[in-house]
Amino acid sequence: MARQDRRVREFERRETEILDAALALCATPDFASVTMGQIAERAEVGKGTLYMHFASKDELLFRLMLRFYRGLLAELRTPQAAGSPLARLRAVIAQALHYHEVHREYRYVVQYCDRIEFRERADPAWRADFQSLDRAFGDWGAPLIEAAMAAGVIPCRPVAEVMLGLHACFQGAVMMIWAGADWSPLESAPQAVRAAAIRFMIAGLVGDPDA
Amino acid sequence: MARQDRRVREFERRETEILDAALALCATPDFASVTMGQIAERAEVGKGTLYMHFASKDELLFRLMLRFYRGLLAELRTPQAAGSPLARLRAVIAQALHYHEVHREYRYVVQYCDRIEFRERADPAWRADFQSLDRAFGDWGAPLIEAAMAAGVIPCRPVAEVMLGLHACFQGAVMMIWAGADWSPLESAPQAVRAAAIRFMIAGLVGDPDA
DNA sequence: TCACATTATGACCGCCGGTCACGTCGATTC
DNA sequence: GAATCGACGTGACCGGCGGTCATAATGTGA
Repeated sequence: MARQDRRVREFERRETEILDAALALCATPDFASVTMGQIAERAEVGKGTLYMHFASKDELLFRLMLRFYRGLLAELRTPQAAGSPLARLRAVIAQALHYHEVHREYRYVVQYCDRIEFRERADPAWRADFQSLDRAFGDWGAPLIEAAMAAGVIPCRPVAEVMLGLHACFQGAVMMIWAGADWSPLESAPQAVRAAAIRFMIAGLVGDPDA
Repeated sequence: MARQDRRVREFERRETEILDAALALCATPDFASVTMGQIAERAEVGKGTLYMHFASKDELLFRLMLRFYRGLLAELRTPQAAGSPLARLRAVIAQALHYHEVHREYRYVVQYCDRIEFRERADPAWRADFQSLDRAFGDWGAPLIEAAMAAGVIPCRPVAEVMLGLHACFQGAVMMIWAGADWSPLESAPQAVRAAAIRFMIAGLVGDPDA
């Protein structure tokens, strides 16, 4: 039924509107004090309606986080210009960091959902989402590392070990970029942080871990 | 007055008891649902008493975080066995990561207080505390890097850049260690994560960032 | 036109962080 | 040692939050 489809579409469109409203509100520093009532008001729906779409406030925020990471994954998966393995790695890291800079409005929400305790008390379905996301990033990045190793540009060692180091460094860099210059250990613009982080990651790739 | 001093000491002792009680409660996964009432009950004081010592729940948690980082700083400042600059760096990094493993019970609180938004809405006095802490770590770590550079073990570049990379990598590694094996991208024990992170950081130090 | 199913709604509930008027008790003063 | 004082301890209380549910509204199929 076309009529039925329209209802479904409208339902989904409303969901997007709710997410957009929530994101807009959660982009401010007093993110912690954003209430479901405010989100409902901004999305121009009743508060109860929120709970038709999301079982809880946490689920709403979780969905926002998913939207962010899926967007990143989609962007990373668009075909890249070929080049040397190292150049490709550098480009990819830069692109991913840039994505975080551009979509800065997600920072509070994403950091909120990345908290250990959030993951630990998340229900099984979400944890599966988390894991499949992690896996997707892993499956996508590992070949790049392997290619660089095969080409002899970086020393041979377990890929998992390299990925872990890169991942840690990346996460830390994102925290700094999002934190803003006002408290960061170095008072640096995001671009400077990005550049330094990339250089450190490249060094970490090509350097000798047994030095 | 000795009598006066005793009152002061008892007041401080009570404060420690409150912090201990809060830490014990906040070490569980449902950290988010720990209430001031529960903390008061566990510390065997009235709820109002908490507010004699701490202006808000956030301040209480903030003080816990300070206790954690001051402990780390104190441990790092104890004299180290001398050695090659690189060996010293490696030892120091290992020690700091180890501290995070050992004091795992602080993980929820520390991560909570390290959130961007927490810092942004923190009152000026706390921000000063944050910054002096950052500065202390910086002032303490920079000479180690400079020594390694002077010795020619690692390529010359701005110290700030190296510190930033190390810091990012360190933060990320801590997140992984604290997150536990159940969701971590690699299902690794903390020791494995620590080892991999250290190797990556050493590689990042000695590697050529312009490769 | 009418029964029915689905979605939308906001008054309402339990609970939490934070407040405040009051009680307690040791110190100080004479 | 009685009176006074003031700093500290306390828990009943408040406003506001996340979440629920009985009811209204809306569109669907016969």
